[in-house]
Amino acid sequence: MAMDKTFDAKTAEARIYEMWENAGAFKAGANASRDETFCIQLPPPNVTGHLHVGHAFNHTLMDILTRWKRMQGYDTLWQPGLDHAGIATQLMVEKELAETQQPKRTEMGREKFLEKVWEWKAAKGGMIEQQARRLGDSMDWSRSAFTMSGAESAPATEKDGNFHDAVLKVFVQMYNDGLIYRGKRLVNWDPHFETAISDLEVENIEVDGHMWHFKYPLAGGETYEYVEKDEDGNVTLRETRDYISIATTRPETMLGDGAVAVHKDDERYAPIVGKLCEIPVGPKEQRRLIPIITDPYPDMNFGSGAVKITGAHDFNDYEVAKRGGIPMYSLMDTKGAMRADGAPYLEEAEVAQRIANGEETFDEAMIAAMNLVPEEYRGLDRFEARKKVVEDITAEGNAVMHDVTRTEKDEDGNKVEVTETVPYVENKKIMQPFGDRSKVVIEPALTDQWFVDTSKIVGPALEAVKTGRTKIMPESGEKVFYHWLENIEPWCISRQLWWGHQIPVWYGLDLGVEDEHNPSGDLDEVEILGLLLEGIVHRGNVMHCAPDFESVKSAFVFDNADTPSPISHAKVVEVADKAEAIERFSAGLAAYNVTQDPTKLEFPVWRDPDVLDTWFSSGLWPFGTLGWPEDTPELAKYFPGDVLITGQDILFFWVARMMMMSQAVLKDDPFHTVYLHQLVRDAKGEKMSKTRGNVIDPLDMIDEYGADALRFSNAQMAALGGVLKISEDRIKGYRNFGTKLWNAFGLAVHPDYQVPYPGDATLPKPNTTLNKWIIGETAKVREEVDAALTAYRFNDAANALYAFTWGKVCDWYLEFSKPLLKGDDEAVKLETQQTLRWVLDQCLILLHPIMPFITEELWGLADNRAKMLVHADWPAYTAAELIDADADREMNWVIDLIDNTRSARAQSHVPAGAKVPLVVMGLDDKGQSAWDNNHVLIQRLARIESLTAVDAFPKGCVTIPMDGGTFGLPLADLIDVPEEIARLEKTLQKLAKELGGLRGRLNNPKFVASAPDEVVAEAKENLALREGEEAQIKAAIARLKEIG
RNA sequence: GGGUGAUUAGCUCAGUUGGUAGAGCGCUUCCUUUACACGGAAGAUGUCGGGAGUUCGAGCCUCUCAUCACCCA
Repeated sequence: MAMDKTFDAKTAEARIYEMWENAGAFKAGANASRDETFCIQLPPPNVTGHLHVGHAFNHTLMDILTRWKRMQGYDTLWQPGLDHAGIATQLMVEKELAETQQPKRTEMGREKFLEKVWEWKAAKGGMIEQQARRLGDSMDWSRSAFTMSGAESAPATEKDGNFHDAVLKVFVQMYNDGLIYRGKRLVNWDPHFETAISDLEVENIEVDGHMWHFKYPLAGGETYEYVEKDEDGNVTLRETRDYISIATTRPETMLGDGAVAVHKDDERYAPIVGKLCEIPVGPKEQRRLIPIITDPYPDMNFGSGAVKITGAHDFNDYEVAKRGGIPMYSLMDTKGAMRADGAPYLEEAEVAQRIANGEETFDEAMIAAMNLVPEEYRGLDRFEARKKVVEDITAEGNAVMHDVTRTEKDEDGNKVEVTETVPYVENKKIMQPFGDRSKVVIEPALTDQWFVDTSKIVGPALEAVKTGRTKIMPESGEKVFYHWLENIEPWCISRQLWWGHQIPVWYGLDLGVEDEHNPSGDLDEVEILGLLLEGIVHRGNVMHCAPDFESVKSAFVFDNADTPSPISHAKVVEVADKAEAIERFSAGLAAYNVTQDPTKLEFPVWRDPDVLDTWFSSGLWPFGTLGWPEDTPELAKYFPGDVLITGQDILFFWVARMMMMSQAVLKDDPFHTVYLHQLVRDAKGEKMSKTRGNVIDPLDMIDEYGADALRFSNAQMAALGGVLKISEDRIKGYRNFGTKLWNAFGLAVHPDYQVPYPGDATLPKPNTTLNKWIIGETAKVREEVDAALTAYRFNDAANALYAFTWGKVCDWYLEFSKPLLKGDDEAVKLETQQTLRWVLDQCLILLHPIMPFITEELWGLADNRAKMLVHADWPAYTAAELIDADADREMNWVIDLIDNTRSARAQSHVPAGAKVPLVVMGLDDKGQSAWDNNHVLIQRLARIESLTAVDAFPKGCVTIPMDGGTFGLPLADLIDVPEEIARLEKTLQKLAKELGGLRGRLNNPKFVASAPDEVVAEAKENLALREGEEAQIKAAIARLKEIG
């Protein structure tokens, strides 16, 4: 077998991956030799997604665990799949439609648009699955799941799957259990995508903003004494005011104010609480007056202490408005422009005034329909409206003014001070919410949405972590988890999108014909006309939830059984929306009216147009991927899974939701361990971003250095809870490590050594110290790796293997074995060949989970293998079995002697290539035997010509202190005496420091009394060794000084 | 404002019940020695952010200050 100079990752990786995949090496249960299962659910990437460094990182960890367990014979499944990613995908397709001059989404309609999305998915979706293969991911691709599989809109060409069934089933179940409800609430509204988004999809960013100060005049020109006091109660300002001063960062929302709130303890405003003030904007003839109320929310020390309350446009105000029964007027449309619908402002304002005066009652629906935007602002974008509101108020003199003095140069160039009275506008940093995808300012909006009553299902998830059933790593994640779940908000699950699982709820017209008003149960002509005239439009809807239209029909039929005949017999039909329903219903009634034929009557129902939040479906991932709600063997076998590995940023987005949903649906935890990692950053620790230009593409790294190098780097930086900084230098370093391993095999196949490689190596029983020693070292590292991986300490596993492979096997074992392999002792030669082969095989096996490609390639170099490396048996030998303590001690002594000799040589400027004689003084039996056993190796690696035992060192001898004897290099006149003295004294200084510490401790009676025995014993032993060394060096210095 | 984490060699980071500091990269010197220059050999570098405390002993535990990062208001 001949080898190339280096591993050619570029061509080999694709070839090897294909080999694995074709052999079905990653299929669920492949290589299983025991019943225990090991299952990891891949956090499903967006169908639009590409492999970035974060994926590359956590995929590496998942793959390491999966490959490791598979080699151990577990029944293993790494479940892949894709998330349909509502907003991201819809956006992507809309963008493409625009670029290719196709009709817009709204122009082509829902059905056609969904076709386009599926087409896009088939053509361009799921790129990441190909990219993941390049990383070496050992997922069972045949099981790849999709969170929209089985949807009504899915074309026949799509792969089978029933995720949609799972989603609808869970929705219906939770709806029936009262865990899901519909309601009008303030939600984060994205004016770009025109949909509600979750608060987790909002980024709060500090931006430069303004705080305007306006006067809200008191109704009827009333006045009051406005008094300000300092901390000691001294009056600092007293004036008569006919207004209340309001500070706001969002003047355009003034139009929707329902009240002004002050703190109940705020003495400044006590005289005017309960009175009305005027919103100083809009047509003069109908200025709205709103009450001044008290509420705990206003901060007396912030701004003027008075807060305008716009319940429909601010989360804090919303709470105040709810508490105070203040109407919440919506001002904007779905695009964030000022509303242009509804009645003229004057009419609306009049109604609003009657409400404010307490002359008229109101309900939610009525308030929602009202548009309090004056005509001159209607249709304006919210930011334009803001500008205009500020201008208008300022022009009318209702802005709070202050004096600003600045220095200017007059015509002659002299500096003069100019004082102006200008509106008081503070420039300040404000936190503004932005959509994490759209990047536009999020508008709190009062809309009808569906919610999961999370507080009702959070219990078991919390308990899972509290009782330790589910462990979050690192532990700090648990605190964060508790904090969030204990303060959980209702989860808004509806999205105003088309791409997603459409909510399985149908609405029908509320006929509401009550029995007492119609005791006969018959609907006569007058009543039919009444239904029409009364305007079904203004009546509410009835709704039912079921997985599909057929199942929901019966619910409506049942409802209508109470209605008078012949309506009770009306056929339930599905229509697009309420408008069409009214039309169809009216038409049916009219036809019945003419023909008296009850079959003409139809009861039209329409489906909720909204879709479910993507995270609702991904919350079902742990069991939806396994075939639930079908009762599949995979579900029985692989649920619950074992460990979830994901970025800590989606602990709430996803992890908590999977835990809640699994418990809500299957009454079980989805996994026992959650491994959270931080964001992967660049080498400087900065977030990667396109604008910064510091994005590292993992595929570039794979192209350049190979997947194994990237994977090793990922494993190496995976310290629990650590900051992840990806560095190209490091990746390069691990590429070099791969080459080192490659070349280790190069030695075995080298013509000088010709280690035969017939097939799988078996554990040899050698006689030589060297071979015994390396077998023990191998057992040690196997234990280290298993312990590290068991504890999810990937960095420890990687580092242990690096140190073993390079630092032990390559640096020492291979070098030592060379003379034996070329020697004349056939028995030694044979056992060394066997041991070498075995050790190299162990390197491949143990490294395979981290570096699968190069190890599989090297594995294939042997003539005859039982299995591919991907399915090779993971070893179970222990250090206790395989370590030979004598061999261990002896080899460490040998290595020490070589190290010390080399060091002495280098520092004495002995030419690197020169072979020199070695002398020794007072060598004890152990030392002698160690020398005798290993002198060939020592002489070769330390470039020693011969060893001579002497009673006294010759003149000019470099000293090498060792446990069991003092060695020396007789360099005669070559030696620079002062330099050698300096070298020894330096060593002595270091030694003195150590000795000081050791003696200090041992002389302290408290230490000896209170420290554990083994620590004391170790210190004593150490002290003895160091003292011996010190004596040797002191003697050496004395000798040199005599010469000098 | 609340929470979490960080601060260790020039750089990037490890350091698992407290026992006296490590790795990779980089740097300096030497070596084209028969697996490997993507290499080998040797070497230098740290009052472990500051201060205080507990302890025989603190990078590790407690308190405090400083700086930074992230998350949530």
